[in-house]
Amino acid sequence: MDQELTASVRTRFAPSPTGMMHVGNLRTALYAYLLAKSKGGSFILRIEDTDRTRMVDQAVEVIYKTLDAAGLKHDEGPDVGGPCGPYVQSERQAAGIYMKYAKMLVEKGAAYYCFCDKADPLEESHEPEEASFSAGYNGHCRNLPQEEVSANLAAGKPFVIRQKINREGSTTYQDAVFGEITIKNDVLDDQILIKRDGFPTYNFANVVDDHLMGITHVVRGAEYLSSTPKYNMLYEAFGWTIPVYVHLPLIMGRDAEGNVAKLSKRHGSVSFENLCAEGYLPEAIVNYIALLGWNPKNEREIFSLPELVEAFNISGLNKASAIFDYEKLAWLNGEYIRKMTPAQLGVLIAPYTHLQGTRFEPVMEQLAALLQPRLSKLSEAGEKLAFLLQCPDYGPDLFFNKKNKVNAESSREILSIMIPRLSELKVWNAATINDAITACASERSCKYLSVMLPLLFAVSGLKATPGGASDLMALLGREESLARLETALAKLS
RNA sequence: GUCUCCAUCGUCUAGAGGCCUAGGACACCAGGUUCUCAUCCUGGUAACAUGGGUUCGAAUCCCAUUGGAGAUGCCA
Repeated sequence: MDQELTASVRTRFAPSPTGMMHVGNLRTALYAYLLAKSKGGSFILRIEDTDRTRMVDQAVEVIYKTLDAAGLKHDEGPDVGGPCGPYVQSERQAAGIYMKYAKMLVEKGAAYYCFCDKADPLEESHEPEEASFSAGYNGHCRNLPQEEVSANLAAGKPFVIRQKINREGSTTYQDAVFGEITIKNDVLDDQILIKRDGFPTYNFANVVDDHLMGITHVVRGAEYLSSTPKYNMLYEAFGWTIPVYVHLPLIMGRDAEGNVAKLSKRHGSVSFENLCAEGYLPEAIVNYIALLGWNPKNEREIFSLPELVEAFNISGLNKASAIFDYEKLAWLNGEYIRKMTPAQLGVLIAPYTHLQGTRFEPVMEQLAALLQPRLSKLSEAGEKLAFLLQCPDYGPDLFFNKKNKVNAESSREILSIMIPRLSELKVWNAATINDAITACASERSCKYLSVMLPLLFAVSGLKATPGGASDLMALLGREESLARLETALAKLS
């Protein structure tokens, strides 16, 4: 029971290659990783491709890429090898591993061959063969005479292998997060271990592989809480040690109507790749999901992966499910963006700016510096910088700011004064431009903003911009800036 | 339907009987700094689902109710 005494912790992440990586799955991987690493143990990757109908091309690559981007380096797995291979269940199936153990179970009387057809009316029947069958399969083949089984097998009749559940009493187990869980055995059904196609089900492959791979802590979603007794019966039938269970609270999403449900597509981007494509940084995503269901027992919120490893503890795991909050993710992402250097940010925003190949590409770092405090995700860089290439269309009403007494009339006046002055500047940079603005304001005994705002509006065509008038004019250059000021003056006259 | 689990601000959470007139963060609101906007700084609004117990004392323990989620697949 005392995990501290466990010689070497081994956890695994066992995804199915069915497409993109859901953040819920990624969080499971993260916690499995953190648990192992915080104890100096091993983190194993196992591919669970036993459902051939759900296989998606390239999905295994997606898994590798995602784990890599998230920084969750596995110690053993299909691509890096290890002592417990193969790490792909279809390969293990081909090696006959699951069938071997299933037959062992049949011999022990803990499983049986079932010849019922998928659509067999007997299976559909609500009249169970045994009175105690309250759920699932009706038990038709549960006690088939040995001769009949042999005859069917000899005749090559298709079969599945089912677990023979002892329906008496109840099963109690200890979960590291949820504590003691007790389930009445009569609600457990004779689940299928080996499918008609010879592949194992998750329920069986998991137990066999977790044991064979020496997994000490099974980290998985809370949806397995009620089926865990079935796994324990398997472990017991084999005489294997039951691992420590670490069931995780589910991650929920809120849809447009405000209903809470398991996080899914309709709640927005929920795959790691989509989130990244939208401009959330992998480090921020990892940091955010780490806090969804776990807390460090203090008020700290920003953690790098190594810091998470350092701080992680099972006791910080929560029981209640959590709702994925894009706003908080965005805030955290902004924090990460602000921590970078402008040069680093420049590289990251470049693809989003539509400025590559333009005269602005060489000043990407400057642009990044301006954007840095204004970005919550990289994808926002595009819209925020669009005005550089083309000044948005606007009307005279853009020139209005009550507090600083800016209106169309005052703006026309300011522009007509400032255009000649600016065009006479010997040196065109933010400092000289700013000096010109300051000088004008002091001459007129008016506020700096009364002069600056009309210029800002004229040069950007926007009410809110990622920089002040002098910054933007410096970026746009003398020619373009003056042209925009002239255009504005014309519109106001 | 049956079974299991869960339940503190709108959201993520702290809280393991007195430290709680319940703390932090996001969001929101107000003020300040600022070359607009943003960043940054200050402050504010906002929660123990309900009802019973147990106890000198309960957000914390027990029971019930209600609400939510999950399971009930030859999916994982």
